[in-house]
Amino acid sequence: MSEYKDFLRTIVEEDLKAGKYKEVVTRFPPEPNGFPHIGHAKSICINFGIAKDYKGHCNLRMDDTNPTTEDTRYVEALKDAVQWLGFEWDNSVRFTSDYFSQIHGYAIELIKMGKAYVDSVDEEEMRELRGTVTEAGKRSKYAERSVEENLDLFECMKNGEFKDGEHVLRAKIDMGAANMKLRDPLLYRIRHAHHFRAGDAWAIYPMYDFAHCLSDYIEGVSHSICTLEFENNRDIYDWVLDSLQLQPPRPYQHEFARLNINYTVMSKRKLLELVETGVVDGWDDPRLPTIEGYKRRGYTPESIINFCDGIGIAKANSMVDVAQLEFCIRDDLNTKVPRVMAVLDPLKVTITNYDGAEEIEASYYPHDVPKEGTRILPFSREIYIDRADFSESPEKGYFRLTPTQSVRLKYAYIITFEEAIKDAKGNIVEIKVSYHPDSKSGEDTSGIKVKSAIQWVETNTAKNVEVRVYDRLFKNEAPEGLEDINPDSLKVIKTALIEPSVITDKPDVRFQFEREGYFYADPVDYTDEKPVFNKIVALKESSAKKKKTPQQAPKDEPKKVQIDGEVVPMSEEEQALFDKYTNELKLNSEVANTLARDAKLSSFYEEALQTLDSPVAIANIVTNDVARELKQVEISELKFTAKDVAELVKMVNEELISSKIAKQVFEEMVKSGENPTSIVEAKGLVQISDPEMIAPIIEEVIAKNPDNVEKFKAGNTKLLGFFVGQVLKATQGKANPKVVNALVTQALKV
RNA sequence: UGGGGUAUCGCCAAGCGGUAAGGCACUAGUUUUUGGUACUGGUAUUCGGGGGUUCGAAUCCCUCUACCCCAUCCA
Repeated sequence: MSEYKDFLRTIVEEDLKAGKYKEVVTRFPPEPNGFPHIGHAKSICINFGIAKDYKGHCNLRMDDTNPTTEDTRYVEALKDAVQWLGFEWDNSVRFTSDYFSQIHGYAIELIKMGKAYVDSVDEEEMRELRGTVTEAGKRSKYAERSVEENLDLFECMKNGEFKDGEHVLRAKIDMGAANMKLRDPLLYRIRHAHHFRAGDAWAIYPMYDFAHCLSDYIEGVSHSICTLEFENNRDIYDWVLDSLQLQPPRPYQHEFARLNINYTVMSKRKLLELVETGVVDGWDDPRLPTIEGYKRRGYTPESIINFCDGIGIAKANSMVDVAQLEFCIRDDLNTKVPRVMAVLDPLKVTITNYDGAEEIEASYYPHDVPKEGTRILPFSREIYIDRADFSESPEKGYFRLTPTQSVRLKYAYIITFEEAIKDAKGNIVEIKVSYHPDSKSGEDTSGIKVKSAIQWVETNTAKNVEVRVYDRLFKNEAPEGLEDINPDSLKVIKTALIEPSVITDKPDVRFQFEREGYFYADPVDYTDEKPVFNKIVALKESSAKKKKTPQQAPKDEPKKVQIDGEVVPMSEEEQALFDKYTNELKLNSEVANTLARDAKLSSFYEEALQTLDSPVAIANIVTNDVARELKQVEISELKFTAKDVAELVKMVNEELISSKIAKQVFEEMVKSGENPTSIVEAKGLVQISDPEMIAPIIEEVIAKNPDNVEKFKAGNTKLLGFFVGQVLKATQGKANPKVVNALVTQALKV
C-alpha cells in the first residue's frame, strides 16, 4: 500500500483510532435483480478490501425488499462474482428478508413514538402533496391519525387485509424539507407478491430507506459504503437510526463515485436492453462489462482487482479509459501464460528449396518470463504466415517480408521472397520463398540481418480453430443507446490455424498468440474437435505497426469561454455599508463587499472596531478567518468574542506575533475560547525578528539542502518558499517570515 | 429554480498554507528472434474562471461558471 489512503480508508482509520468501533464491519449489499458488472466489482473491492485491510469483516447481503423484481438466480450470480474475485464473506450470505420481523418491530416502535403514520392517499395525490424542489409539500389529512389507529391499520396492512397501494406507512419528518427525501418518506408499502425467499408470509415490504439502515445496524455494520446517488438518502438513514434511539455503536453512511468506463454502459437497464434485444448473446457475452462477460472473455480476477485498486476511490463523477483495464489484463497475463503461434489470416507459403520435414523445440515462454516449458513445432516445405506479414509494396518503416526484405520465421529459418502467385483478380493466393539453411534459430551463421521474426504454422499439422475477435461494444465514448453500437464489435474467424501443441498438449487455457494478443479457450463452446478461442485483448502496438489508424481527428473545439454570471445587486443598506467601508475605513472593495453583504460578519466587525481602531487589519481577519467559523454557526455560538479578535490584531500590529502565528492562535481561540494573549504566553509564540538569531538557522537549512540550492540558483525561484518554510519549521513558526524571506533571498544570492 | 455533491495533465488520482505524487495514455531512446515485455528519459510555471487575505495559496475567504444527484408505493 502506498503512502496515501483513499478518503474512505482515512475515515475508517480515524474512527478506529477514536475508538468509535471495536472492529470495522462493512457489507456489500446488492439487490438481487440483475447480474453483477464491473461497477459491482469496484464496490466489492472497496467493501471487502477495507474489511481485509483493517482486519474486520464484510458481509454479503442481498437487499431483497422488492419481491416483484428479485430472483434467486441473481443471488447465485452475485455470490459467484464475489467468490470469483477471491473474497470471502463473513458467515453465510445475509438477506434483508431475514430481518423483516425485526424491521417490522422497529416500524411499530416508530408508530408508537408518533413518528410514523399510515397514509391512505393514492399515488397521484401523494406526488402532488410532496411539492416540488422549490415549493414545500403538504401533509395529507391522514397524518393526523392516532397512534392506536395507525397501529391498527398497520396491523391490517400486514395481515393482507388491503389491496396493493391502498395504504402506506410513512415517516413523519418534514413535508417542507429542502431535501425532498425527507418529505415524509415511505417506510412500508403493500405488495401481495410472492417473495423468492420469504414466500407469502408478508403482504407488506419495507422500503430501501427503512430497511437498509436497520439491516446495517442489525448486522453491526460500522461503515455503510454506497454510491453518490444515495447522498440525499443519508439524512433518512440518520433519522431512522436516531429516532429509534438504538444502542451505539451505529453505522454511518459514506458515499463514493460509481465506476464508469468509456465505450460501454453500466446501468442495469441498458445492460438488460442489450441482452433482451439480442444485440449481445446473453449476460456472459464477452463484450459486456458484466462479471460473467469478463470471465467468459478470459479476464482474470487479479486483473479486475488490480484495475479497481488502480482507479482509486473519490467523490468526483468520472469515466475511466478502457485502456486502463486493458493494461491490467495484459500486465497480468504477460507473466503468466504460454506463447504459441497462430495464424489468423493465413497466406500459403512454399519454401521452394526445402525438402522433408523437421521438428523444432521451442520454449513456451520468452526470455523475460521465468517459467519453464517447451513444445515441438513441426516444420516443412509448406507453411502459413499471416497475410499482413507480407507486403508487395510496403510503406516506409514496414519490418516484415517484402520482395526485397527477408524475414525470420520465429524459432526457424530466415526466408527470402521469390514469387507471388495471384488469382484472376490479382489477389495473392500464395507466395514462394527460399530459405537459408544456415540461418536456423539458435545456430545462425548466415549473417543475414532481419528486422522482424514472424509467427507461422506448418500446413499438415496445423489445427483449424475458430477465433472470436472482440472489439468495443459501442463506437461512442459515452453511448446513449442502441444507435451507438459498434457494428464490428465481434468478428468470427473460422479459418484460423494454430500450432498443434495448443490442442494436443493443452498447456493452459489462456495463451498469448505471438504478436497478436491474449486469447482464451472459450469455456462454453470449445471442444477438441472444434476449438474456439476468445480474444481477450490485443498486444500493445507501437505506433509504427499500427496501420494508418484514423488519427482521431484533433477536434479543434473552440476554447470554452467562461461566462461570468451576474452578481446579485446589493440592497440599499448593504450599499451604504459598502460605501462607508470603502470611503471612510479605506477597506479594499472586495473585503468591503464581503463584509457589507453579510450581516453577521459586519456586526462582528463593527463590534471589534470598538475595541481597536484598526479597520483594515480587523476587516481582513474577519472576512477571512472569522467568516469561516460563522459559516456554520451564529455569533452567539462562537467561543471567542470580537474583543478577542481585536486583541489578536493588536498583537500583530505591534509585531509581537506574525500573521502566521496569528492564524495559529486564532485556531486555538476557535477551539478553546481562550484569550489570545494567554494563548501566546502559554505557548511562547512570540515572534523572532532578530536577524542574528535567524541567520544561523538559515545557514543550517541551506547546508542541509545543497540540491535545492543548486536548483534555485539554476532558476527555480519557487524554491524560495521551500527554504522559508524550512526555516519557519525549525523555529516552530516563530521566526518572522518577512525577515526570513529577506534573509533567505540574500543568502541564496551569494 | 430549493437542497445535496463535484471540478488538479488526454483519462483516473494524490495533495489539507511552504519544491504540483503516482498510474493509464502519449512520446523519445536502450535491450529484445513478439513492432510485446523490461529499463531510462520527456510530458501541468499551474490546479474550472475572477478577485481577496498572506512573506508565500491547488490548499483560507468572497464571487461567478460548468457538470452530477433528489419531486418511483425502485434500490
